[in-house]
Formats: sequence, structure tokens, C-alpha cells
Amino acid sequence: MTGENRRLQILRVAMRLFSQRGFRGTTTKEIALAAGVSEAMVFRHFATKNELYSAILDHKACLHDEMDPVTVVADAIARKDDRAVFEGIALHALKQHESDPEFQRLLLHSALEEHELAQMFWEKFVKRVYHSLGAYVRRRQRDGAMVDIAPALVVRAFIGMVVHHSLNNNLWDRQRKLVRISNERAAREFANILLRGILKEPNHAQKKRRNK
Amino acid sequence: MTGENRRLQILRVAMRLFSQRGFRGTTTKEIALAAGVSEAMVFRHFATKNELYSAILDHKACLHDEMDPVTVVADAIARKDDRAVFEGIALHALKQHESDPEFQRLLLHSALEEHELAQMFWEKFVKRVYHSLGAYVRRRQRDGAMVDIAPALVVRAFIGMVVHHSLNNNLWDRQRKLVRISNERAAREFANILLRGILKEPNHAQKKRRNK
DNA sequence: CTCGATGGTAAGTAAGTACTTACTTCGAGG
DNA sequence: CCTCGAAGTAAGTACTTACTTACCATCGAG
Repeated sequence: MTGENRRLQILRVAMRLFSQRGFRGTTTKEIALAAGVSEAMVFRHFATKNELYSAILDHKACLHDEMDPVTVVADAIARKDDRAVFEGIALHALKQHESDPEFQRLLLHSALEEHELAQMFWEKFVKRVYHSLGAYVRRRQRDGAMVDIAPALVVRAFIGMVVHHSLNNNLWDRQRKLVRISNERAAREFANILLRGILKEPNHAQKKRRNK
Repeated sequence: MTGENRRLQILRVAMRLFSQRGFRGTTTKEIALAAGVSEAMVFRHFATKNELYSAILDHKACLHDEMDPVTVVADAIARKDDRAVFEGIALHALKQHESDPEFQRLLLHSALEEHELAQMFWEKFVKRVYHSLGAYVRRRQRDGAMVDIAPALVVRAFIGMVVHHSLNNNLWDRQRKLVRISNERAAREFANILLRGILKEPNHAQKKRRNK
């Protein structure tokens, strides 16, 4: 097998193991075994275990780098279609988390270990989302379309619903015993809750935004 | 120092270290050093490192055991005071998380390591909350006071806001760079968002529930 | 046919790591 | 004053872990 391929293979194997058992909980021997090579090969491609970890994080990070989820709904933002904005962001995030649960686990591990990835992710991703989505909320508040709540809190509440749902699906309730629902419906319902609240008010124009 | 006291001291020290660095990331030597005793003393009180971990989890678990947060707002539930119910639960949880951030970290560690605590917590605590709070939502829906959304989803959305907020405060944004807000206000705003949504509707009876 | 680059390994080593053993110190009760 | 048990320790042991060294094999270019 060619060097570059072997390198990638080791990387993928290590990724899986690290996300399952954490950095400290995974030995280089296990990685080598799972990759079907000797331990020395691991160290030929990655000088230290730390470097291997960094390479993984770089690899993951660059995948998740360019995606500001807010750009995904750029047109909805331009149209000021609140429902499409929030539903779009939620669906995008839920799909992301579902297709790559390893990333969430790696992120949690690194946050708990206070590894630099956690801070990097925070700086490059979370901050950006709060900033751009918060700005949108502020704009809609100035339009008089949204009530006057600190925009960052709105973002936190919404991201909270979505991320917590994914966290439950990936970490605690993988069999979906408590909540079993498609990503599409979850995104729609979360957006519903955020945008309308759950109290049924008699004069509440329930479907107003939908026919825009 | 008496045996029982030393035992508790070692337990507390280990608790702190485990929550900071995880189970695997903490050595028995470090625990002994931090407790100011020799390693052998640790093993006199706890036969194995695993037993020490279990003892901690038991200790934590029994603290968090009796508290069904729904009982905290039992009177509000009886009065059908939705705002008091959700705000009370949120405030209770936020305070809990703030006063004992170690527990959240331990829980996350054990969830990632798929330790039994995670499942125990799930069974004894999370399930109960979903069950009793979900039942309340269902009752209010039958009263015609809440729109028809799967109650479990409502619970997940709300718990999501609260837990995610605490997770941010304890794990990612300890300096509160993104959202700096008192527990009281956070609880109120989250309850607001859940109960009313953020879209300002002209005929929306904004303060209806408050003057009950 | 050779030779060096490339992909690979077996067998280390030094520093941990959980856990043990054999010993000391000390204060209360007979 | 002596004894005995509980609190405490220094110095291990057996094993694991990250990382190294010295070596093998194959294959395509000259």
C-alpha cells in the first residue's frame, strides 16, 4: 500500500478509536492493530501520538471549517423568511451531526480535556454563528417582527434545542427511546417552538409567515 | 485524622481531579498527592481505582437522586401555572449546574466512556423528567392551552435550552463572552421563548398568563 | 544485476501505572 | 507501662505505554 493511503487509513482508524474511547483511552498499539500494521508504522507517519491527534483535528476541522451554517440559509436571510432561516439551520446541523457523530464526540472529549480544538471550534465556528445569526435576529427586531430579547439568548436557546437533540441521539439515547423523530420534523418543530411558542393564543395568527 | 474523614477527603479530591481530567487522565498517585497522603492510603480506603470511581458516582448520584425537578414545581403544576412550571424547572436546573459543575463534567465523561453512571442517570433522572413534564404538557394540551406538538419534543426543546446553556457556561465559555446573564433572567427568558415564541404577533395577548 | 528508495516489522527501552508488602508511629484502654 | 489496632508510609512488583532501533523485502530505474 502506498504511503499516503496508509497514512489516511491510520488517520481514519485513529479517528474512530479516539472518538469512541478518547485520546488517553486509546493506545497506539490498538490503533496499529486496528489498521493492520505494526506500531512502528504509526510512528513513521505521525511522529507522536499528539501529532496524530492534531492531524485528526485538522482533518476534521477543515471539513467543518468553511461551513458557516448561516451561509446555508443566505437566501432565506435575504428574503427575511424567518421560518426558512431557522428550520434550514436546524436541519443542516441535525444532518451534520447525524452523518458525523464522531466529530461531536471528539469535540466533547477535547472540551473536557481542554484541548485546543475546543477553543478553535469555539472561535472559528460557534462565535461566527452567534454573530451572524444574532445579527439577523437584531435586524428582525428592528423590523418589528420579533420581540425584544437579547439576540444572543435567542441563538443560544435555538442552538440549545438542536445541539441537545443531537447529543441525545448520539450519546445518551441512541435507540431513540424517548424521542424518535426525523431530522426534518425535528427541525420544523424546533423552529415552530422558537418562532411561535407553544401557548395557543386565540388571536394568534398561527400560519402567518408560511404563505409568504 | 480519623478513617471516615480521610475517606471523604480522598473522595472529594478524587472527585475534583476526575471531573477535571477524566478517569483515565487521573493517576492514583496524583490523587494521593493532592490529598496529602501516600498512595497506599488511597488503596486502603478504596480497593481499586474503579471502586473509587464508583464510590464517587454513588455519592454524586445519591445527592442528585431524590430530586425530581418536577416535584420542585409541584404546586405550580397543580395551579396549572405554566410560566411558574417551566421557569421554576429552569431556574432549579441552572442553579444546580452552577453550584456543582463537577457533576456535569463527570456525567459527560462517563457518557463518553459509556460508563454505567450515564445510563443510571438516564434511567433514574432523565426518563422521569420526560415522563412527568411530558404528562403535564399533555394535560395542558387537553385543556386547550397548548398547541399540538409531541410533548416529548417540547420537553426536549426546553431541557435543551437549559442544559445547553449550562454546558456552555461550564465547559466552553466560562468567561461568559457570548452570553452573560443571571440564572434568574435566563430561566425567565427561556420560559418566555418556550411559552410564547419570539414572533411579535399584533393580537398576541402578551402578558395574559402573568396576571393569574 | 544492482542499488537505493520505499513500505514494513520484531524486539526492544524508559517512563509510567495500578496495586502490594513490609514496616513505623501513635494514642487509647487494661 | 504495655499492648494492640488503626493511621500512615517507603519501596517495591508486575505490567502497560509511547516511542526507538536495527533490521528485512520488494521493486523500478540505471
